[in-house]
Amino acid sequence: MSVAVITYYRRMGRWEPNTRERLAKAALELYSERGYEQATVAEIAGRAGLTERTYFRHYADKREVLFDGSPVLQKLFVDAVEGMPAGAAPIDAVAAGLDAVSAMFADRRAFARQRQAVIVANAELQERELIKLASLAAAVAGALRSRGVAEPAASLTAEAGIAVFKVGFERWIAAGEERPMELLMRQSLDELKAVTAGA
Amino acid sequence: MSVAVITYYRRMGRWEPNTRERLAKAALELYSERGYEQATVAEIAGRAGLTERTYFRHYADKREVLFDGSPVLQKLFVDAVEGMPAGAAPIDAVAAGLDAVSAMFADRRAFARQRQAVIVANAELQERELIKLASLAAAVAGALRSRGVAEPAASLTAEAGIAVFKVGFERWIAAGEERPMELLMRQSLDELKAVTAGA
DNA sequence: GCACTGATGTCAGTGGCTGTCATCACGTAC
DNA sequence: GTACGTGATGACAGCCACTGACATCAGTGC
Repeated sequence: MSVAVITYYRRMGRWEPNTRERLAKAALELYSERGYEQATVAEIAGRAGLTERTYFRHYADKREVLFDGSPVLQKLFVDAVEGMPAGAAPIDAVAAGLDAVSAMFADRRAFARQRQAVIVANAELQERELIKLASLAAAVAGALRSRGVAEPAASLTAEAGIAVFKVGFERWIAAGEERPMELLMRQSLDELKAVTAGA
Repeated sequence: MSVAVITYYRRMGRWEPNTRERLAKAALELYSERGYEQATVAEIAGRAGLTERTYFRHYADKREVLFDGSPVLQKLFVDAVEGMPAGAAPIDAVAAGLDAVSAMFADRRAFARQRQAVIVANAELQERELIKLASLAAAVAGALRSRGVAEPAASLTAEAGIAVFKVGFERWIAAGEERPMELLMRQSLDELKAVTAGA
């Protein structure tokens, strides 16, 4: 079974193509089937037709294979923030970022649910997810500063945006939920505005 | 040197007392002197007059030794939230939590700076810090729900409070900063309210 | 042909972390 | 005061994540 997978690919060069993607697929499968801790890197590599050493040439550690999409997500968010007209309020620039990432996730809810189920089941993976979100917050804060927003307003607006993303994402992948991410993000942002509207 | 340390303690029972504290002190020293990655658990244990195996009986892993105060911080925050009068707004209950933890940190700025310098220098330690803050946010959200706050308002208010804490804490330990944490937390919270006050 | 490139394999080694059993000062019962 | 139970620790073997160093070899450019 583990070797059969590679027969689905047609050899085009010296090695099977799409090495990273094969590793990512094998890892998500194994983590889903047996749990993150019970899977070894050697097994993941074997299922992808590779060796453990080659796995570590493509991913920094056992967790990173689940976070390949993180840079793409970050670029989407930051570009949207930077693309807003100069006069727009910081919170509206962040809202544009949330819209942009919502569009990307639109047709990937099933994948997101499977991946999130793996992450929620393991503390190490949650840690990695949190530092990716922190990196995203830092990048968004940087984008806001480049728009002329001062500190600490830039960091606070960015952190608030990530908080909305976390809560909105959680609602989006909840069992039975079918409404689009964009709607849930907007609702969450409005809710945040409501609870922080102090007397 | 590593053995001399234990001579500072007077033997009161079969073993040297304050085992956990000795380990925490040795770890912070070694992490500060040589960096987190360059220190081994065996060295930490040796400096505390113990063996590696005993270290792992007191702390779950190499990182956890820096986060012993986390449960105390969480309890302080949650108790303050739950102690607010029933009619108080959620955001004001969170503000009370921020005040409570600020009081705890008041006379520990030097220690906090040393510890934070170690954490900022290493990604693994940042991950651990982030999951402690996520745990804190979850606990605060639970406290708010027990006050009758519905979801997603409870989670959003809690996340907003943690965002304020992160930004306020960073400002509090900045080089040259001498103003009290309580003031910086209040300023940060006011700033968050300002940036989220959408049209 | 031939040297060069670059992705992969192989192997040895470090260190975080765990399970298991032995040790032994202390308290308690009798 | 002797015997027994308790609990923190030490000693040891072992797994696995991760790394450095070197070998391999199909493709590429000349």
